[in-house]
Amino acid sequence: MPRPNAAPSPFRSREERERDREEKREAVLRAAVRMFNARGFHATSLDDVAASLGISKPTIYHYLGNKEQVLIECVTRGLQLLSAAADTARAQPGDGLARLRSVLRRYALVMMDDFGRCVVRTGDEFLSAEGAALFRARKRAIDLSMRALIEDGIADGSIAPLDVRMTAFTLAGALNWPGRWHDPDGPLSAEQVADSLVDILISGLAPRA
Amino acid sequence: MPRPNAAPSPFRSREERERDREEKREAVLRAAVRMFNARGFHATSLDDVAASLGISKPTIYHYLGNKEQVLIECVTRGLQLLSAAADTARAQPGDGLARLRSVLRRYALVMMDDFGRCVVRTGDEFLSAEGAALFRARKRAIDLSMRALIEDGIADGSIAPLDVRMTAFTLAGALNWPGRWHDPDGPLSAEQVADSLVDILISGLAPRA
DNA sequence: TCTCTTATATACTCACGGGTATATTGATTA
DNA sequence: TAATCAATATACCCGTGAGTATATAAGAGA
Repeated sequence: MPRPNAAPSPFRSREERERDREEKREAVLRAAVRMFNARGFHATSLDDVAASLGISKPTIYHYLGNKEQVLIECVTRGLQLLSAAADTARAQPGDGLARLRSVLRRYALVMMDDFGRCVVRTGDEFLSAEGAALFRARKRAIDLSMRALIEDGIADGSIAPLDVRMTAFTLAGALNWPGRWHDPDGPLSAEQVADSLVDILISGLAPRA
Repeated sequence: MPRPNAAPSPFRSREERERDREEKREAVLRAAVRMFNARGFHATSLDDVAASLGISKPTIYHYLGNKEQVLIECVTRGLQLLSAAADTARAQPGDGLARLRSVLRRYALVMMDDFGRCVVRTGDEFLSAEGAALFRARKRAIDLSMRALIEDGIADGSIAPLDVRMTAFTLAGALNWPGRWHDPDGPLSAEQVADSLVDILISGLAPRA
């Protein structure tokens, strides 16, 4: 029986229990991704992750299938954030360059988030064949989305007529890199880094006349 | 007794034996770095490396101390190549931008070589505390060298007055990235990639008037 | 020729960590 | 109230792979 305006109570309804479960699952992923990022996937045991949450390993297996699935969920979340960054800016106003700028900024910000970081730090080597294939496919989709944006810009003249594929690689490299070195507790805020990175990529090193 | 003009003989002199030994050590490193790059450090056992050379694991231990030392030697070789790239171009003619361009090009090429690749693919997580410290110190030296070059260019007006630190990070990211994706057997030659990358970084995405 | 060193192999030890079998407790439902 | 299910723990199994003890064969030097 649903309890529309129920007072807070120690007795949980079905939906509440499902929400609890989801919350715990989420907590496991957050703890895991943090440790994966800090120590590396192979150097992190599920016992470690469990201990950091004050629980035991079988509890993790109660919420997630196995260690690889934990990683895949983390990476997938990161990739979803990246896709979202690429797609939302697609329908925005402005010329191609303006739209690309906005996408790059968001992309860079995601890369300095726990789940985003995880994407760069996870090589295909860590995944099983199927996992790696999925991973590659999703990354490819993001790459294509980026290329389309660059092509738009070239078409409307707001971006120089560059090699699209190489441009996408260049951008990806520069924007992924903060995932490796940026320290959220350091002096540079993620926003500063993102803005600075994007400006440099768009203007280039050579002085403009 | 030295044999100055010795004919080829199955009996090896002391120096020849030392050279042999060095050659074998080198072969182990080459085989190891290839497998590390292909499958990842943790996923590669020394038994695998040994098997790929038709030898057995204790033979590797005869030439190198332990698995981490194998990795450190590989990374060190990569870092030496990168340092060399940065330093040789230092004394070249031309303005700051021209010298930087030449350094970036070499740097990118190293990153598409076995040992260079290994540098990007090896996170600090793989190394012991001491190993990681050494690793970071050497990377820092390269970064500083890069920054100095950028400062030279800004001083002589050949490079726009950018934030030096962020510029160095941007360049590093874009130039390291090929170490992750470039396939030496693919359609794009390392030279093409390097040239293209450097051009894009120097001119930027926005059209020049 | 006898010994010492170098290069190599076989066969082992041992810790770590992924994954599981099973017990327990408390709440849910019939 | 009995039966069931969800959530969690303890205690285990077992494969993998780093690293080693030990044997052997061949060449170098005395």
